[in-house]
Amino acid sequence: MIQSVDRAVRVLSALQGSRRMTLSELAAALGLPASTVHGIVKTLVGHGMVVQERGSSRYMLGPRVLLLGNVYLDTLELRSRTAPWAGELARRTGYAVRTGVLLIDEIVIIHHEPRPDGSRQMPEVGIVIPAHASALGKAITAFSAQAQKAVGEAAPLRSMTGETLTDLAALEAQWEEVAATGVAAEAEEAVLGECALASPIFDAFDGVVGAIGVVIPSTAWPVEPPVREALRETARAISRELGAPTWPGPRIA
Amino acid sequence: MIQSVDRAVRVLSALQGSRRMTLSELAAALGLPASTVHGIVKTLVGHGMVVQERGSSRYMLGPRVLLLGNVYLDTLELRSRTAPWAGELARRTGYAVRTGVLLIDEIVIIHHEPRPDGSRQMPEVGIVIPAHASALGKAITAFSAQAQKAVGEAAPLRSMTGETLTDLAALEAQWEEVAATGVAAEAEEAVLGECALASPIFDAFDGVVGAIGVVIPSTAWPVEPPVREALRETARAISRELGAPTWPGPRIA
DNA sequence: GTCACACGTTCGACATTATCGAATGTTCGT
DNA sequence: ACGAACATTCGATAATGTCGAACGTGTGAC
Repeated sequence: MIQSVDRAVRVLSALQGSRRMTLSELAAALGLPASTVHGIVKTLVGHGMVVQERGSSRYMLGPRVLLLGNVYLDTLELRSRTAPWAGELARRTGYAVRTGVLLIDEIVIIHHEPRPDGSRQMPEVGIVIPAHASALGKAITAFSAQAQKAVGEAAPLRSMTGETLTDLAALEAQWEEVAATGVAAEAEEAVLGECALASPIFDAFDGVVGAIGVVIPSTAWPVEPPVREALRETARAISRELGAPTWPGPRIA
Repeated sequence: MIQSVDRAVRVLSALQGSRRMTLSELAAALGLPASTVHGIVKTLVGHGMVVQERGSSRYMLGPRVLLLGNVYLDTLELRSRTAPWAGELARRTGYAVRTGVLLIDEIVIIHHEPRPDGSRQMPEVGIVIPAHASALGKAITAFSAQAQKAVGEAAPLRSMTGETLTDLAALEAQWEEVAATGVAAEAEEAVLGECALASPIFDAFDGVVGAIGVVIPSTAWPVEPPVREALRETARAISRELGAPTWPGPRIA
């Protein structure tokens, strides 16, 4: 692992957390001398990955990261294959549908199909949720030892609401259940008033690549079996389209 | 400028162009030994900035760049301030409205307000257009010497359609005109069938920070004066909200 | 209005660190 | 089963990034 590149990514991560930072704040956050950080930041600025805010001499992320993010979405076969199915699922169930992938120990939303009731909803593509506090996260983690390790190492599990599972053993028990049924659940563990159901998606190379799920208001929870069935069917159909021989697929390293 | 960080960004840029690349392709693209590139790529992979495609051993951008892009949009005051005005402008004119910022010598779209006719339209946030072939680009470049330099250095100007201006002198003449009127135009110079009008946005620190514009079908071109007036008014109003003392603002370094 | 502080920035010597070529392992196609 | 192309690992070299100190600049206090 190359030191300076690693540090550069750390700079971006710091800016991702605390939107706008001075050079000294960045240096303190990384535990490095200001001059060292300056060299890195200056390089990133040169490429538009970071910009210094006009006037205030604070640094923030630059337009180039937006561009990269957009290209990522375009490149992702999972997303293009999933989109039509997500629309169909939203129509059939009446709930919003999300598709996500794993990033270390968090879930990144790569597609969001709004509730079909026509109300104005925030676009949620690009947001992250801890893997241990979301149905999408549980669905993926249950089938990936690597993800389980990452979640375990991130302990103690951060509590988001009073309902968040913070006990690793309890979480591991849920993984077992998810691995058996192919459906993961979450009730107000990430956001109050919001529950969710999710199922893993597999590809031709025999492993989870993501998960798809529905977002359900607490008032409609627990949900009727047909929704659960529709979700399973959708995840299975997408996996088949991606070339997965079985569903659910095997648990991988 | 730190060499290895610079190279890391170049790797990301290469992947941005040719979506999926093998290590050798990357090495060839950067003109470096494979082992050198490997170290960089491995570091990026460790942070989820890059992922190796399952099976094929090709590399592509990772979920982390999406996350960063999303945070960038959230951080941007220009975007949040502009959004309501963009909606208003779209309603008044009946055309789609775009807001963009400059990235070296290209325009990155940071907000897209669809045509109010209710038709399904592609979300265009995150796409890029060469600054010399777009109204947004001309609007910004006319007021920034740095941008003009970048465009000049990128010459020869890439032709997108038969109408694209590829002569730098002709472009410079347009900049003069835009600087005087505060409105830039473009007729099928980027995409056939599409014309555009755009005006620069200034902030409290006396310089362009972005531009807002309307997208107009060729069939409605040239457009009636009221649209032009509405656009100027909108750009002026946003600039005032951002603290700009005058509109148009001064041309900056 | 002046002072003083804090911050970003530049510079140069040092040694840590990235780099590169060769060797190894792995995967693919024949 | 073989060969070739590719990704990956390893280790010696010196080029490179790193760090502390000095400089410049802008900001807030008195």
